[in-house]
Amino acid sequence: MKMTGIKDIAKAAGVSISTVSYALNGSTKVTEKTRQRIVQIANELNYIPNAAARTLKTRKTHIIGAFLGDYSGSFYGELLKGINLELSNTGYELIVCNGPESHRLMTERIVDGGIILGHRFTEEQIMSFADRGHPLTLLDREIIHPNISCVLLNNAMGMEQEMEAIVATRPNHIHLLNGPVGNHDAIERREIVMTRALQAGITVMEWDGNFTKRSGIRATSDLLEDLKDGDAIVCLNDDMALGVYDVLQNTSFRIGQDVSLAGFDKLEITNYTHPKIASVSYSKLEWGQKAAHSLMRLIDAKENGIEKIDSKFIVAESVCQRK
Amino acid sequence: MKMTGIKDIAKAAGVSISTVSYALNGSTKVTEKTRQRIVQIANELNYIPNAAARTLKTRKTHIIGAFLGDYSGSFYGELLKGINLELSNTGYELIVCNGPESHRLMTERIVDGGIILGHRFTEEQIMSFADRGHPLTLLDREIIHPNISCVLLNNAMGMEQEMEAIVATRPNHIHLLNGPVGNHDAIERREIVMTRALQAGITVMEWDGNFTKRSGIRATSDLLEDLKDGDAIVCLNDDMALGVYDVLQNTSFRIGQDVSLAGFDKLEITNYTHPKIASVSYSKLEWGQKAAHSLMRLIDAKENGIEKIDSKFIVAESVCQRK
DNA sequence: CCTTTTTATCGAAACGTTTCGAAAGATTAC
DNA sequence: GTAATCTTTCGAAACGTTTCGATAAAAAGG
Repeated sequence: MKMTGIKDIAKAAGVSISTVSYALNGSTKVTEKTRQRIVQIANELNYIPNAAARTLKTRKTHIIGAFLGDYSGSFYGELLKGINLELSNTGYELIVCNGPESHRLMTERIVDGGIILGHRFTEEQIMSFADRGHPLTLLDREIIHPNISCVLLNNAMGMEQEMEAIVATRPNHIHLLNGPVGNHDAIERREIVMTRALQAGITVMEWDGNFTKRSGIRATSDLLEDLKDGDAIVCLNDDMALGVYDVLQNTSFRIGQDVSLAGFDKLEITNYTHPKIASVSYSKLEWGQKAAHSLMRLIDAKENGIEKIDSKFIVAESVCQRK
Repeated sequence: MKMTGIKDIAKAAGVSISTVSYALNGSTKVTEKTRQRIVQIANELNYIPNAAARTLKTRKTHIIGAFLGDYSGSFYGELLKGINLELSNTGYELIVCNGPESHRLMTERIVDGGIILGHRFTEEQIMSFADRGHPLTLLDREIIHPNISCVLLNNAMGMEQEMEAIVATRPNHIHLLNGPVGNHDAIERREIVMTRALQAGITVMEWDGNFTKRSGIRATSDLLEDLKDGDAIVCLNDDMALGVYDVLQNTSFRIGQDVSLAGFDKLEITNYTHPKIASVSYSKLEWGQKAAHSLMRLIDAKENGIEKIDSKFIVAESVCQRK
């Protein structure tokens, strides 16, 4: 399967390969007439540039990678849509890298830059990527580095509102389902829960979790012994809240009547539960767009920065009526 | 940012670059002692191979691409997990290509092969990929070509069971929400609905749909005028069934009591609706694994084939009790 | 100890582009 | 009409690997 290359075009057009290259890349060095002729011939010969050869010379692939935790839920769909939206007409193409060896795509420079969300890479790995000159946009942690930009969630914004709503119901206790240790978002969200509960004089019982539904289920079966009517369960994300929901379905506790439940992320599925689960929403589309834009700026202009995405509490029946 | 290359290693080790190449690739041509020495030096110098250069010579990237329709729902998570599972330790890495220019990743040979699901590529495009020598595994259509394998869903299996359950309730009419025209799965599923309804002497009213929730909503607002107690609504996938569900929530029709509702795909979210939506389930994990395995066989051994994945009806309360 | 075979290493070409500096050709200036 | 300038085209080197065929060194055979 012999592919037609720049050389074949040169031969067919009776010019040198350098002229072909200039013509195909729209350089002004070549006269318009010959340019058109060459482009024409290239089309006729079904020419497709060899990405590897080009990359070898230019050191650019015009591909950027999204390195996400996993694919759970509808979460990523919007985010990726936002990235693609922002990327259209930039000449850059997005690929999603979630394989076990995805760091290879980074180190071997198959991507020109990366958008990273989730704790799949350690801080050391990220630093070493950046040190090697890879432009990175981080979505859930803050690292200061000339090759790193951050587009973070304003967790405080929505979480303050959520806690206000919870506190207003005067729960006896708050059960807090934590996120993965070290997770930036989890830390920020937890901070709000703790201070607001303290202010209101409500005791908080904390339970381990790691943002998965499974961990929500596990935590719930543990906390069930301590659960009383009039308590509130605050989950630092919705996946865990769904775990709580599932377990409580098989108990006598009625969510929104006996106990309050609130999450974070406002996954679509929380609108299908009975009652709907109160949660904190934010625009994943905007997040993706800002992330892509920020990475482009890093790649093209070497300008880094830190941005924040607004979040907002969405009230729903899973939180009891205020007394 | 000067990267260390094979050349630097050669200099440091006092050998030729060819020896370094052989050593690093574990060739037997080089003696074990020098091999170890070279590997050691490579590590010390933080050597990372240049993928572009290697690809240019070998014409292999060891990357395969998943070209999926979009990212809607939890649908793809399992599928991709299955692919990655099968791919582990093969030296191949998966990337997900959903950008608007993703065909470029194929034509420019950034991927060694592709797994294709959804109607983003036309049959002509797929044929032209295959003709150009790209190994492909198709997940929702059947094309005979030496470079194409198919891993299809056995739609008939689950759909027969679903129709059996629907027919048993003796509905007055069946409202059928169709899939995108030309879609292989939609055609197969519809075929079963029509023949089984005919056998049972039940009239079928067909409504346009394209597998999206939005189209389910649209179809429902249309069919609402014709909907009567005792009817059944059969959707060729779950996304559309969710649209039906949403609309019917705001009407007096009670799903599972006044009208039956059934879907296809058994998305996780159908377990959170009230009532739960009856649907046809199949193992997305297995699908992904078989797809990857089939593509590997195509790449390594140039053996193509056609496989099928079993499907199974999952009964739920959205289907009325049989009279 | 010399010849033959095997093994270990090397040099150079090739993969398909981009791009620099030189050469040739066309245009302008005087 | 010649010199100077500007435009268009070309040749060759480079990017970082792999791999073929040749060479040198070591081992085996007599």
